[in-house]
Amino acid sequence: MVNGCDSKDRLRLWIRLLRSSRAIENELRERLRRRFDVTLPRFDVLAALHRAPDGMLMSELSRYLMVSNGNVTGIIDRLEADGQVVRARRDGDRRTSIVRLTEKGRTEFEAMAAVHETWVDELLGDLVADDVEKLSTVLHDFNLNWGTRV
Amino acid sequence: MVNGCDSKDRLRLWIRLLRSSRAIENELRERLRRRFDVTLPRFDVLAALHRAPDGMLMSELSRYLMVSNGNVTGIIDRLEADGQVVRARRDGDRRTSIVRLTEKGRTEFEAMAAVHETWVDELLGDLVADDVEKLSTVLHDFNLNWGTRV
DNA sequence: TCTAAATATTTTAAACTTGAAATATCTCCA
DNA sequence: TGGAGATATTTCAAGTTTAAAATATTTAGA
Repeated sequence: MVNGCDSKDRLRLWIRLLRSSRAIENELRERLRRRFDVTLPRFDVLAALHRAPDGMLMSELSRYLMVSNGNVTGIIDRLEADGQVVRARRDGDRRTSIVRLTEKGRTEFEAMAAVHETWVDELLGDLVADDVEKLSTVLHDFNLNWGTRV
Repeated sequence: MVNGCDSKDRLRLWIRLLRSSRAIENELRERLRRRFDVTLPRFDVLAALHRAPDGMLMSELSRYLMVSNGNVTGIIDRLEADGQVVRARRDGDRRTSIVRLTEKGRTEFEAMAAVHETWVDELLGDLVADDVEKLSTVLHDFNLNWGTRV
């Protein structure tokens, strides 16, 4: 036992974290499908690309979203077929391509993102401000330290 | 804006919660595969059944794990083929069957669970005890209230 | 009793996901 | 310069996942 709490306490926290996360994720998945006919993985990829106006490499997407390379390939294939993203060749390295949102992809994502934000606000609505701040800070630190741990 | 924090703060919290959860889940998935050659979904099902010595209905597993019915069917099919669980008919309702761990399933799960707990302890190890307690409490309340919200 | 609605599970098709192998390209050093 | 190793991506097989439809059974009401 380290730190005044034991492994049972940490296991309990992990289970609760996972359950919160799954509950929210499932609800958002269903609402995205019903309202916008979009899957959660596609929404996640569009969100990542929206933060990067200059585009991202496939491997950057994979690392950022914490999913495998092969997974990203499949999702980008489908998004490209639907005209929401493009793969752009770049000179200098013929192994890679930069993936960017198209205008259509950007417009459609922004409409979804606005509603998505209100959903998250609603679903987390009964957390008091102090708890939001506290959790946010602790989890942010946790995420920053992650790389040094595994 | 409600509560002294706005929708951006809640969105940021949700993203951080999701990233923590994915990081931990991916690491545990990889360790379970390498060390025990078991997938995370199978481990999750075994864990649920271990908590329920009298067995669970398929629909109870589905609700508890927050995954679809059809998903549970597939995982139980494979676990049953490997002799770790059994479906027992019950008289009184021929639609349902009770799923239970076999002795083999129980023994194998307990070995994995012991190591799994040490991994979680390690991965959450740099959270201080006060934060573990605080997060655990807030997330527990959140989960309890979930049903009233969606 | 009969049967419509409810409940429990399985099946299905399509999408997602992983881990490993394959392919293509680049880098760097002997 | 040649080629070994590193890097980036795709392909592949197997498993997971969802949502919807299908099947089977039970429950409850006319």
